[in-house]
Amino acid sequence: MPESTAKKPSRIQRRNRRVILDAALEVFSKHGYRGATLDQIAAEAGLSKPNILYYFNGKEDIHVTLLSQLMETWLDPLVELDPEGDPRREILDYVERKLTMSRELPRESRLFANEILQGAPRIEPELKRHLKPLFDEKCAVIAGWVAAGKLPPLDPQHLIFSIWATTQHYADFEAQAQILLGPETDPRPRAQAHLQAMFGALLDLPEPSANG
Amino acid sequence: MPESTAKKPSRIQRRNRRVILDAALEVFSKHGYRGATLDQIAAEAGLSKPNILYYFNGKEDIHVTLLSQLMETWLDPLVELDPEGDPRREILDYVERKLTMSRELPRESRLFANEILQGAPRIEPELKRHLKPLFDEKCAVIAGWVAAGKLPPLDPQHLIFSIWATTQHYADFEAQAQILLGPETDPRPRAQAHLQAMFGALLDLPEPSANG
DNA sequence: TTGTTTTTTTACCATTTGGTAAATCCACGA
DNA sequence: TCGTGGATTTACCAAATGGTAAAAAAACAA
Repeated sequence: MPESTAKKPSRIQRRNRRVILDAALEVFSKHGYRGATLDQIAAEAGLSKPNILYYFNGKEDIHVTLLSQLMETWLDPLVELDPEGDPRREILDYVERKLTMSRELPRESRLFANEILQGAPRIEPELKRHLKPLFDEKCAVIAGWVAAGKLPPLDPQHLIFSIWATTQHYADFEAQAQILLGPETDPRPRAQAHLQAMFGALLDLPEPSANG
Repeated sequence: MPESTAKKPSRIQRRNRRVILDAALEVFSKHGYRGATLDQIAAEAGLSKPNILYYFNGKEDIHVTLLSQLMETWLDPLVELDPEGDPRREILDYVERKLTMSRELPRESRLFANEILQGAPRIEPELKRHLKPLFDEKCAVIAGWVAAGKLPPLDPQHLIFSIWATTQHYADFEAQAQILLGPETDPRPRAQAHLQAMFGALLDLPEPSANG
């Protein structure tokens, strides 16, 4: 058993674990945790079910491993938000990074959305350990910008929620957008313009008025 | 069988169908379609499983019935958007109605979110039949307001997406918000202030400048 | 009350699903 | 080339799950 005793994983082990996790991402993001079956994952991975259970301790192990490994990637755009940068530029760039991520990693977005929707039963510890501190840190940065008068008064926590909601929406609710806009084209270019305008308007400092 | 032949439903039938649908809403919204079981729904409803299948043709029948019946309620806030009203007021009121709905009907929000996340396999016809025409109609209304100079240039479709995303976020991602903000208090009062500020800024007509 | 229809329960069933045991296969170093 | 341990397959299993048949019970009309 390659999992329990922590030895050096062989080349085959690394390859197969990667193949399995990729297949699992495909299946879990499409059907949710309980809707996904080991047989589907096995078929997607091109391996037999017992062979999959040779590399992971069970369905839940695969799911948790997947979520944990993706957490870093998922949080990366927020990590990059630079306290030293120009506030307006930093936040608008963050919006753009998140939108790009919803285009390039839609499966990951849906995987997280599924998990949160069910009450985050399996990822909650991970969220408390990684997301929460980062969230608090960056909220403090934004609050600092507001206090310094570099941004108009706004609510950092709900600003970030709004950014998450509006950008991930295009991955998580893609089926709806396709019904409403047609399946032909990616709505994100226009979404990008809209979101830049919207958050741009929110972040605009009012022109210093002449009368004080 | 009360379903196939369309006669007058008895009092018992109306009551039990209502009880079952309420139980199903609870279970489906918590676990998703495939994660929910008839046994759970039966237990929640206080009925036996065969008894439930006496009132509905199967699991899918319950799910589809539920989604169809909720569609009207769900679209109601958008229906109320009045082409004759003040544009800015109408849209900001719409935001408020949607946020209120995410507080009062979070199960419904999660039910829809679950369904859309899975690709809307069972509700797609309903969406094309009811949501799409309403969406197009109200987009045209907003586009008209823009054309008439009553609103700054903006993208009606993506404006509506942003409203949906930001308001439903507080129901669909409640688990995450609780981890980040603490489970004590409802974040929606502050969300309301934030969203009014954000959409308000977007909808603001620039002051007619003196030199133009 | 009695006969009839509606509602509910009891006892099942077939399939799916997560998981296991053990045999077999295979890569690879000595 | 041969042995050994890691990798894979075959053949299962027990539990869960959606669903059904038919008997029993309740409701109701006459």
